[in-house]
This record gives sequence, structure tokens and C-alpha cells, in this order.
Amino acid sequence: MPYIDQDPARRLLIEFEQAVLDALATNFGKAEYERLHAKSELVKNTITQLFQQGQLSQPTMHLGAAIGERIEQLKLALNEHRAMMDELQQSSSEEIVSILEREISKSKAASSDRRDIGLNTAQMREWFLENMGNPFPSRTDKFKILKISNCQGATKADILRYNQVVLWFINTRRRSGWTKFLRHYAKGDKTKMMELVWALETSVGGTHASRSWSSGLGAAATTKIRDGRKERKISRMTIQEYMPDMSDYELEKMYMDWEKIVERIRFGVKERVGDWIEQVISSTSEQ
DNA sequence: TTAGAGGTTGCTCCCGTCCC
DNA sequence: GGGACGGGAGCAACCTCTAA
Repeated sequence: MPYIDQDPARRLLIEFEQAVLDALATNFGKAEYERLHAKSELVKNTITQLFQQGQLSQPTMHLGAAIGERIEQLKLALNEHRAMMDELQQSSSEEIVSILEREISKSKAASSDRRDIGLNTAQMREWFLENMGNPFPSRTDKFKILKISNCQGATKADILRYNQVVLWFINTRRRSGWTKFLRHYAKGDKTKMMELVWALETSVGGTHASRSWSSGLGAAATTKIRDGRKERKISRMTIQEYMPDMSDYELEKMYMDWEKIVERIRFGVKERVGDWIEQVISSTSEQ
């Protein structure tokens, strides 16, 4: 069958695709939408008419199919994009609402107490005790702690924020005496500190459960740990090998200092005093 | 084009301090 | 006592410029 000149039909299809792309690249208002809709109707009618009359060549039909497919893909991508934008908008709205609620509740509070009395510290204490040799949680560790803490039946007031975890570890290392111990016994060297804590762990003996703390270095003869962004190799020695010149008295003092640190991390100083007062009260009431 | 030096950035930590 | 904040230090990654 002799076909009519295919150029006008092809030009119509290409112009239509170009019009769709132009509309997407500019501000797509109501007027543009109506113009595009009219053009789409015109293309549809013209192509259908030519097809019914058997006036469309194979290449023109293929071109039409290819353009149709490209527009369909564009539509899918746009829908996906729109869904993503909706999701983003939804989550940012929630975030803004939560920030505003926090600010409102802050300003409502008659006393501007900066402390969060109900701070959910159990997971942080546990992590610290399990990593006494190197209590510097990585970003991933901190997020794990956050996730566990905020999932374990914490009340709304106990929900931890990332920055609170960072601050808690900084304050606890300093206030528990861990930093002092590092400077005094390991001369400020964190690698030495890890080796020393491992030596303490093996000399004390027992299991993590009975000891209630661990160096966090595992059982292998040597190990590599991440210290900040560097990898360090830890060598294993007994406390006698590590501190050969230390007298029994000094050794005893070191063990006592260490025990105090562990207790402070486990309970906090406040709780320890509270426990002691309770013990005194209960022992006097028994008499 | 490449290597090295110097500056910038982002992250983490510590210290001093406030404040309930 | 302990959570929080501001300021500053240290470090690694990245960036920019310059000389060979």
C-alpha cells in the first residue's frame, strides 16, 4: 500500500514529546496544562485516524511507540519523585512539629531545668562496662545505643538524642575517674590503657557476668581495634608483665581505684551514696 | 599532568562552667 | 551530683594552589 508523506505525522509526534519536556522544564501552570492536553488530543486523533486509514508506515508507528514509552517512563519517574517529595515533606513536617513541641514545652516549664532527670542511661552504662578498655563508642555504636535505649519501654521523656549520648560518655569518662586512671597509670596513652585494662581483666579472672565489666578486647592473643580513624594493634600481657616495677601496695591501690571507677559507672555516685544511706537506715532499724 | 604544601571542613573529644 | 552548653584542640579527609 502506498503511504502518504510520513513527515507531518513524525513531526507531530516529536513536537508533542518536545512540548511535554518543555512543560516539565518550566513552571507548569493551568494554562500550560490545557495547551498540552489539547495538543495530546490532537496527536491522538490524528495518529488514530491515519492508523485506521492504513496510512502509517512501520517506522512512524515505531517512533510513536518509542515516544509513548518514553513519556510513560517519565510519568513513572515523576510519580516516584512525587511520592519521595511527599514522604520528605511528611517527615520534615513531623520533625518541625516535634521541634516546636519541644520548644513549647521548654518555654512552658516554669523552672528552666537544663537537666533531663529521667535520662535513660542503662544502655550507655552497659556499653561502657563492656568496653572499659576503650570506652569511645563509634558513630555506629552510638546509634545502636540510641536505638536500643529508645525501644526498650522508655517513656517519652526518656527518649535519648545523639548529642546526649556523646555528652554522657564525655562526662562519665571524666567523672568516673576513667580519664584520671588513663593519665596516671597509662600515661595518657589509649593503647597502653587498653592493654592495661585487658591485663586487669585477666588478673581479676571470672566471667564478664561475675566481674560485671570487660576490657572489650575478646579472647585472641592479639587484636586490632579502631582508635578514632587509626587501626591499632594491642599486645596482651599479664598485670605482672605489664607493671613489673609496681609494688604490692601500689598494685593494691590501682585495683581499688579501678573498682571505684567500675562502681561509679555501674550506679553513678548519687546511687552509691543512696544505697549506702539505705543500708545504714536498714541496719539501724534492724537493731 | 602530577606531587607537595597549605588551607578548609567536619567530626569527636575535652575542659571549664552553669544551673537545678 | 550530674546534664548541658560554649569554646577550643586534634585529627583525617578534602580542596586549592603552585612549581616542576
